[in-house]
Amino acid sequence: MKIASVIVDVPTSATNQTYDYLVPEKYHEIITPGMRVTVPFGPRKIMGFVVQLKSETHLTKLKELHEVLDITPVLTEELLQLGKSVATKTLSLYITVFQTMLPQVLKSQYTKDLVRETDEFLSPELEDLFAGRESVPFEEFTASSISYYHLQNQVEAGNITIYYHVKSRITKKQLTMVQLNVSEIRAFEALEDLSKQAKKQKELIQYFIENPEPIEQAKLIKLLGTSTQTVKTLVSKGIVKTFQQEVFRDPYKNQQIEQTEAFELTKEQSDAMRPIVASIDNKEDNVFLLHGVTGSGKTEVYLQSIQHVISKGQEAIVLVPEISLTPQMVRRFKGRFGSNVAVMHSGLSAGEKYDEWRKIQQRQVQVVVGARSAIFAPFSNIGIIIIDEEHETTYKQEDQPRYHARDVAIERANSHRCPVVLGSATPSLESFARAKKDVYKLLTLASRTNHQQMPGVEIVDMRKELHAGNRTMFSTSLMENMKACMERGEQIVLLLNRRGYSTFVMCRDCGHVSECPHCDIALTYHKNTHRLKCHYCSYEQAVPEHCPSCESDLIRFFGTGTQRVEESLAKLLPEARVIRMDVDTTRRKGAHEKLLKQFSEKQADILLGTQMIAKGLDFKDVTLVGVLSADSMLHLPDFRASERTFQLLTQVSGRAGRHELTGNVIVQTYTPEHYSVTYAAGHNYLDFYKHEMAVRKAFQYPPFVFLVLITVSHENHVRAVQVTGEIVKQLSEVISPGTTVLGPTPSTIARIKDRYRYQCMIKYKHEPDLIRYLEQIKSAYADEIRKQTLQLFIDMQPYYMM
DNA sequence: CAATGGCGACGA
DNA sequence: CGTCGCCATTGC
Repeated sequence: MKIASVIVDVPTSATNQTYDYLVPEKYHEIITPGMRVTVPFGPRKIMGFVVQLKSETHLTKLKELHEVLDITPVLTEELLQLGKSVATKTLSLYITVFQTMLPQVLKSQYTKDLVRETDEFLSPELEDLFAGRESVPFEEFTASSISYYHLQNQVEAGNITIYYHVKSRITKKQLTMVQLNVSEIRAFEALEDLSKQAKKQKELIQYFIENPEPIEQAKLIKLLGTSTQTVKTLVSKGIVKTFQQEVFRDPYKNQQIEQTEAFELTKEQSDAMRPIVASIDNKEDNVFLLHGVTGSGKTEVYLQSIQHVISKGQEAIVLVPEISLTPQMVRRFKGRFGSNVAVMHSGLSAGEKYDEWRKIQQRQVQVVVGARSAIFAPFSNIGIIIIDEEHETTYKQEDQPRYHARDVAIERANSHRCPVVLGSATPSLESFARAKKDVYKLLTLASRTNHQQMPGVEIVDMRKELHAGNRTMFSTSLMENMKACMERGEQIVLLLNRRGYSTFVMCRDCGHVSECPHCDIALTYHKNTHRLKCHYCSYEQAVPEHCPSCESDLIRFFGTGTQRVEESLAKLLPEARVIRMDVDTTRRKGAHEKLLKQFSEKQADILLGTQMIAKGLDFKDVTLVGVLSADSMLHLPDFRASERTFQLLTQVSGRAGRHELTGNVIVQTYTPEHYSVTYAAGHNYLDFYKHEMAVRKAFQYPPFVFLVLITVSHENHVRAVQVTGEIVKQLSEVISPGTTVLGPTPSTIARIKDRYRYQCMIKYKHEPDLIRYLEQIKSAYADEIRKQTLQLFIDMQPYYMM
């Protein structure tokens, strides 16, 4: 007896377990853990993942699984294990984790049909619905006004049955290929037999006599200047044949990428690389923190370490923050390893993602470069995992499963016995603290490869500007520098740190701010539609002409969006050509690359954007970087605000003068004395680290403690507080003395979509059974959660406290 | 998640 | 009683 344990595609805690099914005889030989199957589940048919095969079960009666969907498993044994562990550690469901490990197209779609089983007259309504057909898509029934009860009667009578289908959305790209269907001699004969007018057909046969190998139909037609009709005619005569061939979409095929050779490493670089290579060779799962200033050549260390891994026949995973943002990064990897690289990021279409994933699955590549989810690449012999810009918060997924790519990387490295390299110019405090404690091995690149000086950073106190009567968002110094820069024909990058700010609407008379009626948050103003929108629910309204509270018509738009900066630039510096990059201008696919390309080709003087322009951009003529409001995120209710400000400022100042020209950075701020601003200006990571660590210690924040954030949301305000209180109480009873449980506290946004939100924060150093306690809490409220009245979000090591 | 079966309500 | 909506339960 062969039995498959299956995790079914029903994302609820009640079904977060394996279900056993008998494997039909015909699948005995091929079925393997990690394959997708369809199984009967209650009255319907759904998809599931085989996690285990066994020969015994405690159950007396088993159903047979219906169908095996894959020929090769989509999840390796290691990934199945990993998925289990990620689900446990993040308090997520197994099925949710398995789904995030795979490209979206492998996710199933469910459809059902009504099938007629009798020729007898059903009922006027149903006859109408079938309209002479044998089967009808279920949606047509739903759309009709026929009652469910009525259908049920017919189903019970056996006149109609419901068929369930499970479809995966796979769309393999197919190409039509043409090939000779007869021997060469027969082809010559055919050439003779054809009438004189059939010139095109003759040419085609002639072509195949000279080139017997199959050719893409579209190419052939173009080559011979003929049409599909000619091919079709010859197919019908049996002389040639066509067939479909699967191709991989290559999102980078239109780009010419120059191949590069390994550079000679500096002494510092080879010193950093030596222990990495040793780890690879000795199969040690060390974690290295590569702390290298911007321009110190971290990437070359990555590339050569990967080269070493490849030469040993092993595979490499490289994570970058969000690579559609850094085409330069992709180019560097493709330039070195060519078609041996798969690229995975959110900018690709679903089909493209699937193709890249298959290149990995089928071992057509040894390297994957990708955003967060690429950490789940289905390699089986990983030799190195690299996480570039390791401090980036995008490595933590913000919805279920709330995993951190760094933790997953370390776990995978452990199974594959290979090193992890975390690279950054501004390591996260967590990582640097671990390096200091020798949990991670610290590698340092302190000097730039081109021996360029770090750019000079000027801090401008915007309060003084205001007192001096400058009411624009550009300080005198920034304005003068921009003008000078443009006169020299050099380029400027302007960064607007928009997080924490938004364009809201306020009445100048009474100070009334328009808020969302369903959420406790100000509405944001959208210029293109001239409407106010809520970023949390889909609510929107027109901009009021009069203040809703005092009837005044002095309504003003606050905040500094990129659009406003652009407008103001147009007034103050009309000769400047500006490229604006923000969510609005980069929504379209490929828009990023296009704008960046325009800027690098010097079609503009100024690149203006949000933090998305801070990363990895490398333009040789940029000599001035301006940060318009350095401290706008310092005031966020988030203990990492200083760290983020420091990281952003350091990164953006690294953008200036990376090549021959020396660079200049101007940072505008209302808090020039703040340590994250001054240390960033002095390119001084170590002192920032010391200062910030002292702050974290004083307030008991990571890396001195671990955090868990529990958010409770309920339609009823009182119940939300009550439940949060109960949770705090329950936890306080079981946790160890060193742990603190805080709450109930209203969430930063105390109401979203008419649901009240309260939170509880746990700070702990050592709490081995915490996951178990949290599971208990979840199950204690399972009933209420199922009814949707209560929602519980548990975030281990949260990055956003909202 | 989605099908179901039990239960109560409603109208003739 | 036939018909319908609601909701808790269940799935191998």
